[in-house]
Amino acid sequence: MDWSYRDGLLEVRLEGPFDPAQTLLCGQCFRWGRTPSGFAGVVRGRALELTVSDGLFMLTGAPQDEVPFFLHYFALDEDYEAIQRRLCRSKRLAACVEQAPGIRILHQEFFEVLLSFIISQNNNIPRIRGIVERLCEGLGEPIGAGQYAFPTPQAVAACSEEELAFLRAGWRAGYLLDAARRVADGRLDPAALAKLPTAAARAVLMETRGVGPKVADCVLLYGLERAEVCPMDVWMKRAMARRFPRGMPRCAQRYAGIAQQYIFDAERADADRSRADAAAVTGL
DNA sequence: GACCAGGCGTCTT
DNA sequence: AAGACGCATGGT
Repeated sequence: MDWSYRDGLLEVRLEGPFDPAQTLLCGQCFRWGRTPSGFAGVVRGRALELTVSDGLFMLTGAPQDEVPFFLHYFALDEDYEAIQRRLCRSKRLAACVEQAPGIRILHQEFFEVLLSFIISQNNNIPRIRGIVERLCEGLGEPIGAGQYAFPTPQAVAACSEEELAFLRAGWRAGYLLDAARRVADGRLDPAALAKLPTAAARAVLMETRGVGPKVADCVLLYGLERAEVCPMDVWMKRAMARRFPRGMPRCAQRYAGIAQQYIFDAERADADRSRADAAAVTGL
């Protein structure tokens, strides 16, 4: 991989697909947003700005000694053409890839993924983002320019449930507290989970209140690098079963489940389009 | 003002 | 094992 670092700017000559809007606004992460010139987000306590132009990936805010971490975060150290070829062996995933060919699965930090996807349950993306933002502002370390790191497990675990009321997360507050306390005291340890087979890791994750199969799969995929757990596959089946309990109509063949839901969310975030516009995208 | 949102826990059958 | 329901909050 071809990259250079100079004056705080990391430049990478992109190989293979990478679309920052599809990747950062699709709902796999909740702390990235658009700026006039590109995208801004906070990752691992670093305020980052990203622009992609003409196949050149340009990132500011990453210290030089953390370049390998951030290359991996953005999955730029992976052969995505090969990954997509593998995904396309499944017909449904091929449809996902076709609908959102520029998505890369980010390699995010475990605790942030865990709490973010607990927050996500029975919730919508704008509000998820709001709750995550309040969580960071309220309990994360300030990193300058009015921005905050994602809080540590200890910072969350030290709160009472009442003290988390400012999140306005509703009944999820207790779940967040249980999760944070488990991570803080070592009952839930990403290093230990990494050594377990995926099914065993999932079972451990689901011991915490508010972590069911969906949240666990998202944590495995987004926070523990278990690419064989692919919500783009598993959850699509359920979404389709819900939407089409009596079998899929022909028009739904274009409906590529989660990947198109990614598109749906990206479209909404981009252009504030109406539900009807999104329906046109998904064919529903 | 309804309806619903990338679930989950709990209580029924 | 599978279905029904409530859950707190706010976006649309």
